[in-house]
Amino acid sequence: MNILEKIKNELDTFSKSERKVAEVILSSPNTVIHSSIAALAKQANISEPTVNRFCRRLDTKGYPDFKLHLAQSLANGTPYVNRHVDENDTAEEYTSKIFESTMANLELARKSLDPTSINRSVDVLTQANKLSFFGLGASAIVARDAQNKFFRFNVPVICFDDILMQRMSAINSRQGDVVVVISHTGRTKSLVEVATLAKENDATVIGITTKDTPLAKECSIVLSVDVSEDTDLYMPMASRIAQLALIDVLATGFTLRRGSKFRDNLKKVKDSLRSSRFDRKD
Amino acid sequence: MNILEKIKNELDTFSKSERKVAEVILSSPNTVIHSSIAALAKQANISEPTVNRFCRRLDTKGYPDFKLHLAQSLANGTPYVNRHVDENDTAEEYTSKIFESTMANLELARKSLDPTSINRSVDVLTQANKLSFFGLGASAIVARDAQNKFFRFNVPVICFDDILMQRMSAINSRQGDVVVVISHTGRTKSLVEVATLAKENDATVIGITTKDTPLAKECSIVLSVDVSEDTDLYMPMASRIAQLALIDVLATGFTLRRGSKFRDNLKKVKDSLRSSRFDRKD
DNA sequence: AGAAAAATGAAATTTTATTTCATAATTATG
DNA sequence: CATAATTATGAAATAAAATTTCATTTTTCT
Repeated sequence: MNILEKIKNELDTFSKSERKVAEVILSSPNTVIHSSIAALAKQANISEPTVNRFCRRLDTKGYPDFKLHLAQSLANGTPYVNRHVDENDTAEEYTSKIFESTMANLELARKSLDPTSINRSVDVLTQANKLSFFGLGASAIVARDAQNKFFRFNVPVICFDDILMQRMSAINSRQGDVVVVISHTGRTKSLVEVATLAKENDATVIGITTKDTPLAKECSIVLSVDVSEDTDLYMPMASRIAQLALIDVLATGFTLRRGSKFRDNLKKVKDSLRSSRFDRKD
Repeated sequence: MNILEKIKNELDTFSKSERKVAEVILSSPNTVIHSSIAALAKQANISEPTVNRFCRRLDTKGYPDFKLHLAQSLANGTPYVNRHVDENDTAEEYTSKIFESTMANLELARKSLDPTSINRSVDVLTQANKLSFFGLGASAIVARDAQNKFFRFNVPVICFDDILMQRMSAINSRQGDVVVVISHTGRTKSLVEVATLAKENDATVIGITTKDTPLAKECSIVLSVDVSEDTDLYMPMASRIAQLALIDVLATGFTLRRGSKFRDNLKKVKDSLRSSRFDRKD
């Protein structure tokens, strides 16, 4: 996490002297990265060891390491993650905040993904007789997007965002079928049931969800996508975008596994759309 | 200027020993920022003063200052956009590449958005009698997502991904209606026609598309979302994610415009979903 | 109020970076 | 192609910066 943010967040857990250092740093971080520990200590009217302890408290190895982190925070321009949208933000401000928090959450999501599980998922997907993608609400669109992608691969793929159709489909699944269940919370009852049904009918169940949730427990493979929840303003935002990026990863893994001839095919699918479009002049 | 770039540029003006240092730095900059001058000197098989001179040559005050610059270069992220997925990539590699290029493209998209147009769009959206979102293919899911969001605001909102329904809907639109047409290419014939029909029937047409396209020309307001095309592997990837982030921006703008009471309402909508979910233990 | 715990800073120590200066390598010149 | 001039380099010395130790002060908890 961005160290400037971290300082802001932990401001009230600091001791009196530590807060003095924090204030100096926050008020002019750009000066600090060019100061020695002695200069900073003097500026904050505290001793050098206190500055050093302050740095360690923030999980850095010491003052020079702390400066490195600080420099990186500053380089990123405006610090990312928990920049919350504010009542009085201009269009430019909230646009930036939303994009930045989306990017930060993608970074989080990437870190939370386990390459081994992705690899296994790609294995299973490439070998499937039939693919099903199920989601509800915001995750329904992720399922649809997956359908749109995998359909191009010329494999049997279905997608439902209707509880009953999902159940029927799950009950009719069999060995060799792959069911991908998408739910950020992992707690949507009907989806958990669908996962259970599919599993009982010998389908391989891949869950795109948060780890350690009821849904995760029902899945053969869990692809956990962590995002920082509190950036969502009462509606799914970063979560569905991270899920879509994961769909891209799975689709890419799929095409890589299938080899280069297969990719020529994809080009054909894309080219087939050409007649529906206006030509480019350039 | 980015110091890593600078090192690359000036590589041939360096002396033999300096080049050794440069190579070590370029090959693993992330290790270097955590190394002492002694460690780096040893790694490059040259003496400490040489490292120091190398730093000064690059207009830094000395080794620690150089590390600061280096840290900042690294923080800006290697300009990832063009990191293409390769045939032999491991799951971890292509996952990182896809996430990184998605992030880079979000950054591009953000820069291409015009705050004024966003503001006008939010204006228009908050005052609309009826909202319609139209898209096809990958953009259809963006339209659905928008519907899912705006529906929570308790405004009349429709969404079609069927050409005929879109046309009928456009023909029936009237003054005070807002039609949002989504197409990355901006060249999908039927969508351009829908935009034209809607405009002819006095609806306000907002286009989420690339600027200077046939679709853009038909719109009252263009929200241009630029992404680097060549990251898409024969299927829409970054483009739809950037569009979704834009939907988040519009939805956020909408809620801000409507004030705080309105946001309590959103919470209610979210809470209404609770009974469909398994409880959290924590 | 008074003991225990935590926070703080002065001084000593250690680590790290820089300067100085002698030597080696390279380049230019007759 | 020798040799002077220039430039590059590293060993050792010095300087600077950071960290540790430990005694003192402040805070917190009975």
